[in-house]
Amino acid sequence: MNAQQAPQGGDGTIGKAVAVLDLVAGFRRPVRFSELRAQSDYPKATLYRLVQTLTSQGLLTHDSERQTYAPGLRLMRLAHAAWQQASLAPVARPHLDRLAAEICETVHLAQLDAGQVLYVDKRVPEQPVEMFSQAGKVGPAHCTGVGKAMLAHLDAPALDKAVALQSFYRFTPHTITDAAGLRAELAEIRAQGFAFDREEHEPGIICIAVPILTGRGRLLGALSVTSVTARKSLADLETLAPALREAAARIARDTEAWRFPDPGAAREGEKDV
Amino acid sequence: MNAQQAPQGGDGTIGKAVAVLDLVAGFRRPVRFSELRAQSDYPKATLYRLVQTLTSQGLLTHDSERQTYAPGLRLMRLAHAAWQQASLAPVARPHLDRLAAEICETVHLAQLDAGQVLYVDKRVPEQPVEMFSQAGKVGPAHCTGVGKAMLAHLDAPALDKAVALQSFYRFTPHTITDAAGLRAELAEIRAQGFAFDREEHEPGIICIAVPILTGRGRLLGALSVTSVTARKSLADLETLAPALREAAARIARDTEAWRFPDPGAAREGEKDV
DNA sequence: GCGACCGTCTCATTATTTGAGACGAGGTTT
DNA sequence: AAACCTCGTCTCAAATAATGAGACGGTCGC
Repeated sequence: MNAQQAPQGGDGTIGKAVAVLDLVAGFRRPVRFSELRAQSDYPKATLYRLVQTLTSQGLLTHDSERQTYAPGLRLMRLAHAAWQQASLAPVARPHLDRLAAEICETVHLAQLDAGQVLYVDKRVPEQPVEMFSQAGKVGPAHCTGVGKAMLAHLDAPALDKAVALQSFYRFTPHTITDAAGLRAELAEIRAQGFAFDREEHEPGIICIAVPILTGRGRLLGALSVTSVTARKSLADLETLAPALREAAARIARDTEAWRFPDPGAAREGEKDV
Repeated sequence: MNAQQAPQGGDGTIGKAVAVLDLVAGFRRPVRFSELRAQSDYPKATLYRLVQTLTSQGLLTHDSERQTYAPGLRLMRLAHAAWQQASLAPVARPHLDRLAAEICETVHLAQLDAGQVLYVDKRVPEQPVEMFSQAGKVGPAHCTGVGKAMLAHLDAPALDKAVALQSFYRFTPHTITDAAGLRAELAEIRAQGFAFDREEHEPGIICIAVPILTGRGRLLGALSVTSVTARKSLADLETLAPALREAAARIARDTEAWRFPDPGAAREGEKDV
């Protein structure tokens, strides 16, 4: 399959292009060409052409006055398709709504992407939502409830890969900072069926998370309820576990049903806007 | 039926890869390899390797049981960066909130991408939002308020390009279906400073839109208020024009201020989630 | 068991990417 | 002002990576 795992970068021209895309996205602001150059191993001309091609494809935008590059809007249309087709969010929406209304705390829906937590949807009580500002966001897996809940239900090879991708950055005094500790925690999570975040990512923030699994145990994503220590204890959160588990089960069921429509019902013209 | 948009490859390997990405996204559902093959001019092996590379990069996902491909989650993280950096949405958010609260109708924020309208944010009164389900969505420019408002403020070469990209599909009896008609309409829009959608996209749906322009007249995007004929008339909508214009001006001002921060501030660590 | 289809893979050919360096336009320093 | 940078852009021979006809083995339907 994949020929040889280059330390980074990846396969062929496309891999390089995506690496550049990531590089640009990694800066939180429009970047100059020279800044990219400083961060990249590619020679000047190569990087230049790469950036130019990406710009011409709309994956990057180039502010010609300011001479800066930023991720392009075309990514948003593609991401919209990804959100629709590859994420749990469309299917999970009603269940998230219900859950958020029932419990009155923040609810997250996440999936695993390259060893990281990718949030695909979110509900904040009484606060109108913020679209892309939350969906698409990524976070660490080793210190979040959804992250650990998902890692706990990977099979061995996938888990090894994912663990190797963790930064183990210490966000708070409670953060688990090594692979052994994480694996121990994951075993416990697997045993009890849910994961806590004990202020491991942010001080004062705790959460309980459950995995979303198919009937045959394949990992789809995770669901969490977040609160603050001032308002709730871990024991409080634990009482929510049944509700979470049920919502997760419903999401899994709907996903499986939705992903395998009877072959009769295919191609329908859908409306836009 | 599904996307036919044959951008005929474009430049180099990257162009082909993006074309495949678009092709996959164009189907509204996971697709088999053979389906892609039927829609693509690339020979079997070429398409195969392309798809495989994209999958290995996470831009596509491959459901190995079902043997289908779908856009990958990695697109969402990239799009999140695009949303943050290249779209007006983060800056416009408070203004959209205010506008939506003031007027009690649906508000759209859009930008132009490849001649199409790309919605980057939206407010629906009293309805919690839906994240990616709306942002990232694309629509036609020739028959929407935001589309026409933006086209009207392009310079000649950009306008020519954009007009050439229109499908001029007749959505309703009121849709403008040819370039000449559209250009006439655009002249009028330019003169009066706002655009109507007179049930041109969907029967019963009308809207008023204004462009968002920089101080020097460069087009940034557009802002619209949508309603239904049962509730409001075009004349009603026209009374909202001043409020819209002011919101647009504020968004433009904030955008210009935000895009040119004093050079003192470099890389700062930001919080996640 | 037969035939058709499908996804995967090979390998010589070819086209595309590569990258050191040239170049000119600003800006800054001396 | 002249000399000196730095930056973005572009060129061209060399080399690498993409190409695509066709082979291969599996699966499904009959």
